[in-house]
Amino acid sequence: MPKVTETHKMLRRQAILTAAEEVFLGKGYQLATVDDIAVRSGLSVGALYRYFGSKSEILLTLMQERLGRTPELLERLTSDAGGPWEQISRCVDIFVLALRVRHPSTGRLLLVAWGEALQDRIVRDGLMLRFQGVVDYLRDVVERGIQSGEFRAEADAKVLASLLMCLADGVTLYWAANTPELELHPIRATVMAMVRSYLSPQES
Amino acid sequence: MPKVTETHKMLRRQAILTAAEEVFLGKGYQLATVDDIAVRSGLSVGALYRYFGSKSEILLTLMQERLGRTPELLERLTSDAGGPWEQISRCVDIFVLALRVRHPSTGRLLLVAWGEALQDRIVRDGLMLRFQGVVDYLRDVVERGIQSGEFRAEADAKVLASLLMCLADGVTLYWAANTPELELHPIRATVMAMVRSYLSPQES
DNA sequence: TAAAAAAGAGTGAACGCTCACTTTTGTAGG
DNA sequence: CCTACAAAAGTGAGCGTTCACTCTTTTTTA
Repeated sequence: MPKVTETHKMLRRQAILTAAEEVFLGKGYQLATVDDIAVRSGLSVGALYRYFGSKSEILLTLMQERLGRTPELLERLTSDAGGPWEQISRCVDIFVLALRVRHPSTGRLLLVAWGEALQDRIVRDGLMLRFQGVVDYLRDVVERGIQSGEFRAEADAKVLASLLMCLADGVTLYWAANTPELELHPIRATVMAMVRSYLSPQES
Repeated sequence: MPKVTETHKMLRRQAILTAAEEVFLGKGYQLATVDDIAVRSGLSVGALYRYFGSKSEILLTLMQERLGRTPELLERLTSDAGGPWEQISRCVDIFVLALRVRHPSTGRLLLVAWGEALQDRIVRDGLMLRFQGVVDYLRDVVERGIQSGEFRAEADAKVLASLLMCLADGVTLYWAANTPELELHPIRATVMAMVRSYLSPQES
């Protein structure tokens, strides 16, 4: 065993977070015990408390690392898009892909977070921050499209952005809850069709 | 005991449910104690258990009575509408009105229910049932509109219905969580604009 | 270099508390 | 006195958190 370095601590931290995520996704936050997390991460309960001050601090960190990065993720993955149309389309694609393939657990984590939101103000604030981040990004995209004339001028960028965010999380929740008959591909197509018909400039 | 009639029992039951709802809305399900509910309903804990078998049974009943009636409510309130366009429009209006004025607590109750959904299968099933009910209704409305030629034939009734339901619940959750800058009236307008542009038959 | 000491990560039984639920006791009709 | 019910006290399991202690690794010293 080499020297106990800072990296080692980081790895342990990550191991705990991973373990906690698995446990939370399986039983939800309230039913998950600190012991569960400790066992799964191969540590003792006491050791765990050397890395995190409380059970809720673990959930909070998990949210920041797994959910909080959504806005910057969207920005990064759509930075090389050709224009606002492609940006919007990419966002929807990213959303569907993330839910189905890349990070299917994220949806369940969001469900866990929502479950705690009512009782824990800090958790709620975390969700609000994420909401604001994504909405700000989407709004910016739409506004650019309006200014460039590619989107119709009457479109309400701010409201559309909020709507898409609410829609995304609504779908995510039902998807995470294993709703039967909720197929993502048709949903993607229909959402894009609606957005397209709403945002396309039309001479009436 | 002659004086204790069946109606009296019913009233007690309702009193407990009302008390439970208030408590759940205030602290969430997990943090709410049976004692809280008992005190608020003016009964003792023991008395409470004469009416409900468990704490979760209270939540479940509450869900059935407060959330489960959504589909039939929609049907009833839109039965005298002139046509599918008005039906859709009415649904959106009802949704916004219910959230803002009529039953603002329903949104928070939905939040509570979602919070328990991950951990309690029966609660989850209840939410799924509600989802199916509303989706079935909306789908029917859209399909009628398509058949009568008022909606464009290419529209996907089933997916659109699911989308609207997810959107509604997404908005409800964020609204119930007191998201700042979430204004319902612009949302209503934009949703209707999107639906209108998507469903309107267009000769291309 | 080897032994001793220091450092500090890791352990897990125990504590204190909460809370859903049960049992016992009290009381008001008939 | 009996019955139907409610009030209150009780019960015990579960869980987050702590802390005295162990054990491993690193540093110091002779």
